[in-house]
Amino acid sequence: MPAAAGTDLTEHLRSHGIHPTQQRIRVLKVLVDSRAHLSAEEIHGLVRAQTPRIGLATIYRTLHTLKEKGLVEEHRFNDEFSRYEAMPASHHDHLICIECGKVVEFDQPLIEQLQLAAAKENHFSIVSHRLEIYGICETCAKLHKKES
Amino acid sequence: MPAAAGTDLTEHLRSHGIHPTQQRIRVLKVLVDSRAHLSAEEIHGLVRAQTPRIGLATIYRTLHTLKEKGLVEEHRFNDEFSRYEAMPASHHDHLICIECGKVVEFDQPLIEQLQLAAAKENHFSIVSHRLEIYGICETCAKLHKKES
DNA sequence: CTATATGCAAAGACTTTGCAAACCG
DNA sequence: CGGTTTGCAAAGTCTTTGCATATAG
Repeated sequence: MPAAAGTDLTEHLRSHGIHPTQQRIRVLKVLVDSRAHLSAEEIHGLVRAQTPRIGLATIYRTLHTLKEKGLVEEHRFNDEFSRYEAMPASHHDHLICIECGKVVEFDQPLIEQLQLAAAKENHFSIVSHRLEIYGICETCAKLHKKES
Repeated sequence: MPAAAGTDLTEHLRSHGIHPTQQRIRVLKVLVDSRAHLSAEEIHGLVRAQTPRIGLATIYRTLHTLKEKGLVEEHRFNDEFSRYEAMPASHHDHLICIECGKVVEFDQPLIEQLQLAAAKENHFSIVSHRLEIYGICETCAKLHKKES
């Protein structure tokens, strides 16, 4: 078994009260390594490269566990199916290109403060939040220009 | 047929290039009247009160059309199914109670400005955005206190 | 009469569950 | 052993489609 890469993840899982099985380590590793927002199918594909017999159900179950324990975040950009990312150390928001699907993360501490204010005004105590901006990225914008 | 209420909606639909059928008027009316974020099923239930034979598929098809023409907005709060609301005149964001599901709308013009800045930094041109804050509303918070 | 809209049932896409076998301690 | 985890297949949920009928202009 691949020990080197999995060791820290093993601890990571254990410290969150998750029994660190090989499958879970692999799923988490894929997410951490890619640093991307992957769909269950994509994760399945990547993990299957190492463990051809792993089932999609296990991926979903694992993601559910990881999400529950706060190791992974689930997103539903636009109307799409769910995408997952390894939980970032600090919260960040997302810029999503509606043409090519690219996701860029950004951080705007001031926005967070304003959110707090808005919540207070409405007597809500914030648990989490999500800010997604949909737009056209530079690359796609350039393509448009060429076309016209 | 109920004319009074539907007349303005008829125009509304027509002006957006949508053939104003009775079913569409009813769906839109339900959304406009409720001013809420309803699921397809809920809308179906409400419209069926007037037209028992209407199918869920029609609701979905109608919502798809209305959304496409910008009369209705689709949301996917949390991991739930889609919810729809009649397109508000001005954009607003949402506070969602994770306990009781209540949705409160709010508006923070400053946040929008900061979003613009973030997008600019990353060379995105904004098309739309979504800000959702998940938390606990006052009512639910009080219930918690009582329990403990 | 042609085109669009609708109901119904069937299909689809994504996700969850039931269960027996495999694993781990 | 005794509790977890897994694969597989089946079931579930929400949503979309196909098709024949109904409706509208």
